[in-house]
Amino acid sequence: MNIYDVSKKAGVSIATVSRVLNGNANVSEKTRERVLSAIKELDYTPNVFARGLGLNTMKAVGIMCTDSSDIYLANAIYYLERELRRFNYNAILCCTGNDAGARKSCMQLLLDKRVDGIILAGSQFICRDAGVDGYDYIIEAARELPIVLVNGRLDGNRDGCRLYSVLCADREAVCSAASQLIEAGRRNIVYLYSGTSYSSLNKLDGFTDAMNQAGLPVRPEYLRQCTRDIAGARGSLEALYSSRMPFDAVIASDDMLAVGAVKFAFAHGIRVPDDLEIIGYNNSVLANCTEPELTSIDNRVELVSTRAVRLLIQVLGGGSAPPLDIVAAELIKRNTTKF
Amino acid sequence: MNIYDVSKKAGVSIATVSRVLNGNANVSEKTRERVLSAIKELDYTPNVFARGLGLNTMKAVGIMCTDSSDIYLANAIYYLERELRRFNYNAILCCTGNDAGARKSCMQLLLDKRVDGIILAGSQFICRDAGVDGYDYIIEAARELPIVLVNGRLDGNRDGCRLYSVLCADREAVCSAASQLIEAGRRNIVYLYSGTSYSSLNKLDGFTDAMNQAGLPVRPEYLRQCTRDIAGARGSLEALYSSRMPFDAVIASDDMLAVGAVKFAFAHGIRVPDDLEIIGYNNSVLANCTEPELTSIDNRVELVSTRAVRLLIQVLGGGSAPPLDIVAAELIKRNTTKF
DNA sequence: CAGGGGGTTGGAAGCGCTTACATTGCACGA
DNA sequence: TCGTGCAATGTAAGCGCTTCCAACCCCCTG
Repeated sequence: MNIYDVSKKAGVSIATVSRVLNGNANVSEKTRERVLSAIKELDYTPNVFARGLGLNTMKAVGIMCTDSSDIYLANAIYYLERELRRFNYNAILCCTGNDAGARKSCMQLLLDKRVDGIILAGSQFICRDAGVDGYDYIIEAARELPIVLVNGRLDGNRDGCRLYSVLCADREAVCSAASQLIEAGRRNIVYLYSGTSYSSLNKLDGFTDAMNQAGLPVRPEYLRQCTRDIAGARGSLEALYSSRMPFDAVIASDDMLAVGAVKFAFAHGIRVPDDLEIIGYNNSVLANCTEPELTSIDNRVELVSTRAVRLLIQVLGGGSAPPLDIVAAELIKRNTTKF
Repeated sequence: MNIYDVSKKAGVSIATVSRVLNGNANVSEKTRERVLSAIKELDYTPNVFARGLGLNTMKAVGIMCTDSSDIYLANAIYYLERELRRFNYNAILCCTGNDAGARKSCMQLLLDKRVDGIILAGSQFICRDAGVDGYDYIIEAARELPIVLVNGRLDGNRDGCRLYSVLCADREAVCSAASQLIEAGRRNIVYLYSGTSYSSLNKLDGFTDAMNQAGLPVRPEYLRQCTRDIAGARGSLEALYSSRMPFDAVIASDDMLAVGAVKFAFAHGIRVPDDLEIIGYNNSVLANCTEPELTSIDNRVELVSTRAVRLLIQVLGGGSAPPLDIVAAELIKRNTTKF
């Protein structure tokens, strides 16, 4: 079943069938209809490989992420794929983990597959520990096809690259949240984070901004890095607690860590939010699991993902797009805060 | 940069280069080395489209699921993709939602893309409400390429189909868990579930088995179906509670629902596990979020996913495989049960 | 030394599509 | 009536690979 069968059935040449297939205008309405009905009748679909050979596009984009089972990334992937399919693109998923080598080989795999574009989902790709040439593989790839960073950003002069970012205003969101805590009288606020990714450090900056604006000192003991799980977060707070440093609020870079904070408080009979206010990040399902439920900053994963895809589609269509698109976050108030 | 460049560099014909590329044995060791070094030197990778045209394979498999942001499915996808890539296959993700039409069109999209096989992840594809011809699109597709159902199963005579199932012994797991509750003296056990998927009903059967084995009646009021979220689960229990039907244990078909049960208990000052024992399912991250932490049945998502991929790879390699592969679940005891 | 056979290699025909270029046919104005 | 021009269509040359088949070389046997 190929284009020749269709051309025979419709009584035209394969060139005409191809024109109809590709929406070429130089086909009379009568012929177009004849071809279309032949296609329908034969239930014909063009061979992607042959088509790819000619057009050098497979109508697929790669989605790279560190770990698709992470709640935030799983959501991002869902929205990315949904939006891509709306535009008739398929999503090829690659989970790289945190290994730099794996990232490069995943990227190469996608390039070899001749995907039309690549979306790097999650800020983990842009990370303080990346090293001098840690992003070369991204830059390099961006010379060949458009790349969109979701919640990540690469600065500097990138001539000849098609490199775009769609991200959430994490810094401003954390600054605003911290400011509200300060205004409510909290003075010993802990910032709890798990990685050195772009957004994690960005949030840290936002926290610092708020403290500076209020004229409060940023004490390093209150900037607590831990492993990205409940136990890690809890353990970090336990350590702080044992050292008798008083704290009356926690801002976490992820709901998962905030859950750890709630558990810490529960274990010590610390009342939340009266004695300890807690703010999570991502506004994920975890925020509804704890008692009391988490106040959390919503980083608009659906909106960001959707915009990322739209931007990519626009670029793939030959259009231009702004290299940077920033979406505002939103504080969702629940019961771990009093304001 | 194509096969001609390589052949020129290596001083051989393109046929020989192709033989080396495809591991054909009829190449002398010396020639093979010369070609391989030319390939390395030129950093050549074959064009997937041209290759696909010839071989009719793209080294990619489709993963269909209803919703990749679901915690269980997100995990399954992670493990599936990881294992696929180990075998040099890419994963093309398609989230269909619960719409039957979308499922069919997703399936068609994957077939059109000429994927080598398809994995249907999650039991939602096999569902009581599917209707008479609800699975025809699966059967049909399985005539063209191998399909593996993860946690789903299609019975009946399927000549000419390559249709396989890898699943978890959900029924036995729930039966065993319920039996333990009964043995511990619980008599009014609620089974809380959210859908009519294959595994959900399977679990329900397991619950019934346990009650029957113990000679206890299965009262329909205690089989509670709700929406797949915390509020739905909680609401369902609230309704039961208001109707003054006593219950002293809850088995949920998903941790999410179990969280709702914990919240219900908290709201009414019911002590968990003393007055109410709760068992979740999937042993997801949610099990660690509540206070007390959830006892949960682990359905071995990593093992099941890995086996599903191995099975598919085996079939794709021309081998045969058992149509059904069942993995035992494991009860993970935490603090919402006393035994 | 001729003939045969097996291990290597090259030539060339596809695979199914796109598209530049050639061709056709028709309407229109001169 | 005959160009002229444009819209519609066909022809054929790729795209980069796989693979059948033929050709070759070398060594062994008779």
